[in-house]
Amino acid sequence: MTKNDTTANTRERILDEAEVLFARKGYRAVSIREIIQESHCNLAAVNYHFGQKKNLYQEVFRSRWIPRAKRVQETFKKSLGSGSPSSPAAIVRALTETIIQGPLTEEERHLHYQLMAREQAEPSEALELIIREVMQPFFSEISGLLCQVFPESREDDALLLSLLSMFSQILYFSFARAAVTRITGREYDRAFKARLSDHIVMFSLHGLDAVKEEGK
Amino acid sequence: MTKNDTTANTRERILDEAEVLFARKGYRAVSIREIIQESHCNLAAVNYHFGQKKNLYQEVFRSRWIPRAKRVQETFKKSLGSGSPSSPAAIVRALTETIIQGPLTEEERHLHYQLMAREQAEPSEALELIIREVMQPFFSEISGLLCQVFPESREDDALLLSLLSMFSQILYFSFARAAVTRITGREYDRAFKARLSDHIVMFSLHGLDAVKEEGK
DNA sequence: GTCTATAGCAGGATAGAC
DNA sequence: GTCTATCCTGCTATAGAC
Repeated sequence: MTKNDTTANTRERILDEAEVLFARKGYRAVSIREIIQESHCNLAAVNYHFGQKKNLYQEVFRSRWIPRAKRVQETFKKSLGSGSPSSPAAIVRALTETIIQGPLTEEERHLHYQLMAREQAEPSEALELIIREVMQPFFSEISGLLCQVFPESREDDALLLSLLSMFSQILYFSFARAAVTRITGREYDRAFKARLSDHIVMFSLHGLDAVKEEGK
Repeated sequence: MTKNDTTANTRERILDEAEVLFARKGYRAVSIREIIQESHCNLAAVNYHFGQKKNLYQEVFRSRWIPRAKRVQETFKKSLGSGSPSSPAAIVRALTETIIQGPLTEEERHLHYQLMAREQAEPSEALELIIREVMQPFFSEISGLLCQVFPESREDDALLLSLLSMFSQILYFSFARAAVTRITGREYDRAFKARLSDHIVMFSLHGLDAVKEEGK
């Protein structure tokens, strides 16, 4: 990342660096001065392109975060294939692996879910955007896939909560790295990330069985 | 909460209001001026009692957060009883219900986990304290309990990850209320909280089976 | 479209009276 | 221990030259 190419125009450099900083430190903790220092431009350039700080933040979601999320979703769809209804195991594995390994680089993924976790913990106008454009379409798509296999599921309620449970794990293992590392004693190297992915898949797959049984 | 008693001394009022505000908006977003307004005292009083803002924040954890967490843990131990080894179901249910309903009021709990989620997403010196004083003792205690029932569990690795998975759900459903509400269409009323509690117990209990099977 | 310069304000922290 | 008054830094945002 940090493509400080003098070739890329100022506006794009600002967006790139702003996203990194907002993810790392949160909206309030990042000053415009910090952003311009990283993107090697002038203070006034930010206001010229984005008017005010808040708009820059929202533009990060519009032009960087959302397209990236859609790329992940596309990868998920492709990895399932368009054939016959997939098994829950296949769906859960594809979902987890797409998100945890998927098309994103390690830095992109970390940045992506840090931003998302921040928005959910302390919503701004961006959360509405995220939910409308990304979460709701994705969740209802996966619900649809699982309903083909779990027609028993009492209400969509149970399925939705299970999806949120899966999602919470993925989010947590991404944004709470410091705590996870201290607790488990393991660094986020390749081996541990693979271990995590397997764990989330197994845990969630069994968790989903609860939905099946509940649909009595 | 917000015990603005003029009886309580200034120091305590400052801590109470600071905790609420830090939980709601995060460290950087809260100004000392905001805190003194809520705790009805003077700007200089904060510096008199805590020296600087950072110390106030840490003191919130030392004198408010940690004791509360320990109260929750005590409740958990008592609810299990000191008899023979409990079943995983009993442990998981006791854990979830203690945390989600437990000895805390609704406001306390929300505040508690908001603060915790913030610390994990963006660690300060307080995270070390939290982990050392609260998370590690608690996790190893529960691991101990579960090991009596799951002696098969390959390595403690799997058990620890499962505990983190449970924990991530509890944390998520607490700090991401806005998103959960928008996605599920349900408010956090009594009924939904009971539903959530049941869901987390069921999902996690089945998830734990993964550990059993893995210990092949 | 990018720069320099600066207005204008909010925040953390301190001095010193009571 | 709590107050008023004040300092000073660092921030957002704008004006205006190039």
